[in-house]
Amino acid sequence: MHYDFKKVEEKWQKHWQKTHAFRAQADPKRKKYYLLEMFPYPSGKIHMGHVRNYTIGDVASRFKTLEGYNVMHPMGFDAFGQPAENAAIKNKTKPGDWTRKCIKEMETELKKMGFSYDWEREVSTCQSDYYQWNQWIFLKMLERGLAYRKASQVNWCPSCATTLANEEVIEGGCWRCHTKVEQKDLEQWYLKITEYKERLLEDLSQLKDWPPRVLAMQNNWIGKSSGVDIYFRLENSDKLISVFTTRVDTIFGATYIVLAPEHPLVLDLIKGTRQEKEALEFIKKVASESKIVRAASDVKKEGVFTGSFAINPVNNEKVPVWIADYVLMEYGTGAIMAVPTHDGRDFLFAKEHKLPMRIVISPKDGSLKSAEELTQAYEGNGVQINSGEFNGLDNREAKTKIAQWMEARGIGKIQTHWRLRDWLISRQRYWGTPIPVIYCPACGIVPVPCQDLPIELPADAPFTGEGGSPLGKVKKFVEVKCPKCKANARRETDTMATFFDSSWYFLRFCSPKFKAGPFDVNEAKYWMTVDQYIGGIEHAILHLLYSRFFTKFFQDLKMVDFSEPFDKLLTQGMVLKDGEVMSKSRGNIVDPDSMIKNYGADALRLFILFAAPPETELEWEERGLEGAYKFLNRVWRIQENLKDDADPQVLKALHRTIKKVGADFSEFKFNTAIASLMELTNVIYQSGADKQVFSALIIMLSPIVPHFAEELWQILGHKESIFKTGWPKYDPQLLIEEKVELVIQVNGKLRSKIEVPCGISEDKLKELVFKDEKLAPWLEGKTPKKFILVPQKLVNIVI
RNA sequence: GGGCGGAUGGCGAAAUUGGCAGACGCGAUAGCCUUAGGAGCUAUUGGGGCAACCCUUGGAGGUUCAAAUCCUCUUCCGCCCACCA
Repeated sequence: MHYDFKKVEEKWQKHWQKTHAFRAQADPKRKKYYLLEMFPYPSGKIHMGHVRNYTIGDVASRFKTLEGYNVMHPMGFDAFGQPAENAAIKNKTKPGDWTRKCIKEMETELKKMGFSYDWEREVSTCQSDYYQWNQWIFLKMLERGLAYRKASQVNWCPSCATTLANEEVIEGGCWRCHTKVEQKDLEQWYLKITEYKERLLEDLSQLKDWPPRVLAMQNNWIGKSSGVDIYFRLENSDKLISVFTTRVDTIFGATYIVLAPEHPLVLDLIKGTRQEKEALEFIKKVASESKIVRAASDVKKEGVFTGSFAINPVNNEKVPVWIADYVLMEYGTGAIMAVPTHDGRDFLFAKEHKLPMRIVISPKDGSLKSAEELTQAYEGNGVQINSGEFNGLDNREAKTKIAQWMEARGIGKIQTHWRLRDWLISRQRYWGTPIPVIYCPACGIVPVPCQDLPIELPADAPFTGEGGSPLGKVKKFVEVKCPKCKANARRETDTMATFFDSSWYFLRFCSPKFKAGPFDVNEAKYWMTVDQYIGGIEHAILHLLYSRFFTKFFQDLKMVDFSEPFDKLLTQGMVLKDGEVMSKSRGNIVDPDSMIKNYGADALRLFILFAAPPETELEWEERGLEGAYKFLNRVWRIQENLKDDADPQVLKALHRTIKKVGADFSEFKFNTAIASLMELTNVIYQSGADKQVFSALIIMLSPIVPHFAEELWQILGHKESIFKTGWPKYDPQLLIEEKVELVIQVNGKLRSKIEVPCGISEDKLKELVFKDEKLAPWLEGKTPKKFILVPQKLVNIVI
């Protein structure tokens, strides 16, 4: 006899929808719980990664509901982006139509999984009632100088025909299509995220419930690095070259300096020198190379001498000035002092070009004899040598002393450099939020007045796939009057990067229909912050950093009174098949929909939670899914054989399980919670159970297998949804054991076990232990040296 | 090169945070039931040994009465960042 999962699941999905079972309403009298999973891009089909992410969230959400919280659990769609445009070109549809169709399909699939979303709060970022607030936020940022336009070298994906943010360049390729990224000079819109760098870094310490891994990645990305800017004066000139170093302790070993090929001084330096031609050729060559090729670490370090010299300010030594490809203009000052003896890159370069070296840090063991014998740079710590008045100091101590000494003499400045760059947000694409700006020949860049929002995306743009953004070809979109002087003007045709859309959607969910602003401040006050956020590790840098940035911006606008949006973060592991990530290109996709058809959504949910802890990778195993299905049938059969009473052993087991499962659920340890529930089921299967024990079992199962639990709950005679009952309470009295089994070790090895009353005194226990026959052969003729007792657990006799 | 994680049976994994290693499940083996089994039930299942026992958490040391867990060294794997000065 099998339970009819198809009928049961459909029945309860309809019931939940009809009764608005998951509608969330702010209620100041109740404690809220905001549970959020990262909303998906609507590709049309859900994949196992979605199933896993959203199942974890759903169990947490339903568990919190059972615990009595006022839970908000919303869902929406991150609906702008390139795939819609590609589909439009390919299938001769409109991106909007394609996206809306995909959203419909995806909603259906999510509903089939039985997720407890408040669908009345659904948002789609491609709808103007959402994206007009992107425009509003942009204008606020523009007003505060946080959005600006700048011409610079940008990452350009030739395949997508658009610019990319640094964060969107993965291993030198476009994050979407993996095409090799090129460099291009363009005028683009940026957000000044660097204005928030200190806060973004400092506030990481508030995030105690984030995975350390994510914190480390964010920390790395912001990349604060402290050191000293040192001023080298050019020989026969007043011009200064500023170099940045984190190893000022090695300054006396600086035997040459190196400029990035793009450094503004370079052209002056080489002008009229013998090396001019060679240098110009080199600069040209580097410029044509992408950053990516340049960054490949095994590439030989190339460079040319400028013909000029500079003066090392600490010892007035004359050092040659070089240009090399391994120095980057974007970082620090675009110039370095080279210390070949104590920096690996400088070492390689110096060897290649036969440049001088001098050891200035001597390791404690004195193993460094002479620079000539070095086969690699020594980057460790040691004692200062050849360093003037600093000789003999530990280099770490010298670092501070030299820095202060240089500052005092005006030859250097203690300085901090950051890795974080401003965020390039404009895209030469159609399917995104139009940037609300107008270019007027007379007034220049004119922001669209707030009352003119939204700037709607025209639905009838021509999709040919050629010649850049189709927006530029829509006359009635482009040709506008200047809001200031009413002259003929041109509308911005770039759209926003989609990461803009997702940087504040968690706030919109608090009041998704709000018309007077991006969100209702009062609703946000009640619901925010997000108590638990769940999503993939792939968003550890981009999305999470941007969301943190936006939140701080809203804090500055006094629209929220907190600085971090997400209290707890859980990054779920990937779903693998045969040890590899499931992907279309590998052809190893398992379609959730067919699994639902064969085993039901409940079995799928159960399996995916049981197979591994949420954070780790999960190996897909259809046999395991079958096992989950068998387990549900086993529980179903118990219901057909309920007794009038349960014996004390079963009751004890039940209360132990209630305690364990409650604790496990709170910590997202679903795999062990399920193991405990299976153990309890085994006990019940052996000894039988009454209605009460069985009820408790299915309440505990309900967050995991909600349809199954609702159905059994109804069969037991209840009229209300199982989620209206509370989480069962355990009776501490029942957890107290009278007797306990003690492990007896001799010299740390297990030799016997005895059962003793719980409150037994140590003397009594000793007596019992030494009477134990099993121990006799081990203790014979030996005198116990020590008797170690771990109460309720074990005894270890040392002989 | 830097950072962060990992490594436990044939497989996915547990281990109250230093106290019985392998819970729970998958798979396997044997038996029962069945017209049948991709159903159900019972038993066994880390390795060696007839047994008493011995061995076993990637490897080598160490601390401890006691180590999967702590320390040192080492090998391999994964992820992130990366000519970042």
